[in-house]
Amino acid sequence: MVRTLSLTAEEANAVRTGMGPAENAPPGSELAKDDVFSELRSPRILLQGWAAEQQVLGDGRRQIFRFVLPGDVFGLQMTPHASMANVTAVSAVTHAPLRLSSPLAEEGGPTPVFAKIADILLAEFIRELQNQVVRLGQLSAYERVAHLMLELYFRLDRVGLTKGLTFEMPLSQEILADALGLSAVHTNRVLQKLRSDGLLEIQRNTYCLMDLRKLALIADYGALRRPI
Amino acid sequence: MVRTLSLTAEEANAVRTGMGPAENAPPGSELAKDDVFSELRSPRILLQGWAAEQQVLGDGRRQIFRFVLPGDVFGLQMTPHASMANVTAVSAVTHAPLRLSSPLAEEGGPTPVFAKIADILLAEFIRELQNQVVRLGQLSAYERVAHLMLELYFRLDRVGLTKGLTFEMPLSQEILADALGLSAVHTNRVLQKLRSDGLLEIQRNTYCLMDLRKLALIADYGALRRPI
DNA sequence: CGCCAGCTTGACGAGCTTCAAGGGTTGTGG
DNA sequence: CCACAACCCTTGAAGCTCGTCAAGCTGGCG
Repeated sequence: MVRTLSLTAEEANAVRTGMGPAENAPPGSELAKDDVFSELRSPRILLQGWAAEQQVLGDGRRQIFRFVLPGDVFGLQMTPHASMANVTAVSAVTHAPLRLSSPLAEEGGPTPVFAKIADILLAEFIRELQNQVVRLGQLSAYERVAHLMLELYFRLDRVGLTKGLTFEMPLSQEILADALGLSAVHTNRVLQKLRSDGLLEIQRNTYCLMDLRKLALIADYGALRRPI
Repeated sequence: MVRTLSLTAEEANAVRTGMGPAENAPPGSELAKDDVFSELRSPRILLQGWAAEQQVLGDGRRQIFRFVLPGDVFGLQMTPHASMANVTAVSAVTHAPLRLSSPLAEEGGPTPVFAKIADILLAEFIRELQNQVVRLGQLSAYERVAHLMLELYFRLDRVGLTKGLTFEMPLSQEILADALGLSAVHTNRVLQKLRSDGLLEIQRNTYCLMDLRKLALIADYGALRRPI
């Protein structure tokens, strides 16, 4: 039974040995694509910076499925024909290919330790997609922003990228809006409201969640919260 | 490389031999749950009727992630702690447990054929979740309904549950609304509009898509369409 | 210094929700 | 066989949330 998403020492080592050479990429560059003609690439791990899994519609509208944070794996679920989805850097990033099947067992499929890692990552990925569906389908703009802030906070906290209630978020409000299914203007107004309600402080790219309990209450985050 | 979601004869046979005894359940019954205290159950295959993967919020709001149609597997992605999500029958259903790892290789993990089936199902599942995110995040109510109708049509068509452009959909408008992130009243108005635009005909639970091309254009369905 | 991207604010309108009431259909009990 | 209840669909009216357009502002950078 998978109790937590953290890896054992053995698993962490497996990830380390499976990592290929790191690459840098500027904001806006496409890190992975997923359409009929692209070749199947190895999954990759994001080492620095933020990226976004997104889909662009025919008329230019963009929906971000999920933000990829440092330590996250992306491209794991890419399947031919899946959609016009892609993964794009939203800040300067460093990423590396990640072999999740053992080089020793090429034909025999993944070894148990790699299979378990892939399962853990996939479960996490699905959970985040489901959270996104609930946010977009049921929550008001105010609730939505609170909910996303909490998710980002806890995900960053798990990999040591918070300081107290504070974290760095290199996203413009326009990008935030594309993840939230809101206009940039309204996203801004909601952020103002959260600030005037004493729940959020923002300075440049530094966000501070002033009251996790109140935010979780607003966003009904309890039902979705992973174990801490 | 996975080119299509249809199974080979060998794979279809594997599914058949892995199926346990079928059970019936009335509308509204919970077929699978996914929370901290539930034991890990085997995935199941839906043989008849419709079900919905959903999550209920603290205040009673409900979001449906995805409809489970005959032939679909559910409970595959259920993970402890995942959320308060569950799978609920929306009509009378028949379902059966489905063993996706070979009984011959208990400790060795799944055999290749079972692993491939699980991969195919998982990829399909993720694609549908992503479609749902785009629908809820970017599409207007009118576009959203058109988009969902197309998805349901093509999924049903793949398992032989359409007659021409017509299919049976045992969903109340309220349930439809919970999948679309709309109120039941507005869902009704949008359906009226699609009818008066000559794109949809409804008689009881029988839906007929009068113009797939126009509907696909309205919903920007091309970018998401699976190969036919 | 001036430019550019991103943030902020106001005014207005469209899209959607809510409340409310009426009507059709199915199943149930007198 | 009819009356009634339960459920679902339908429609109107009113109001709120959010989007759009537009303008001004701010800070970083050449």
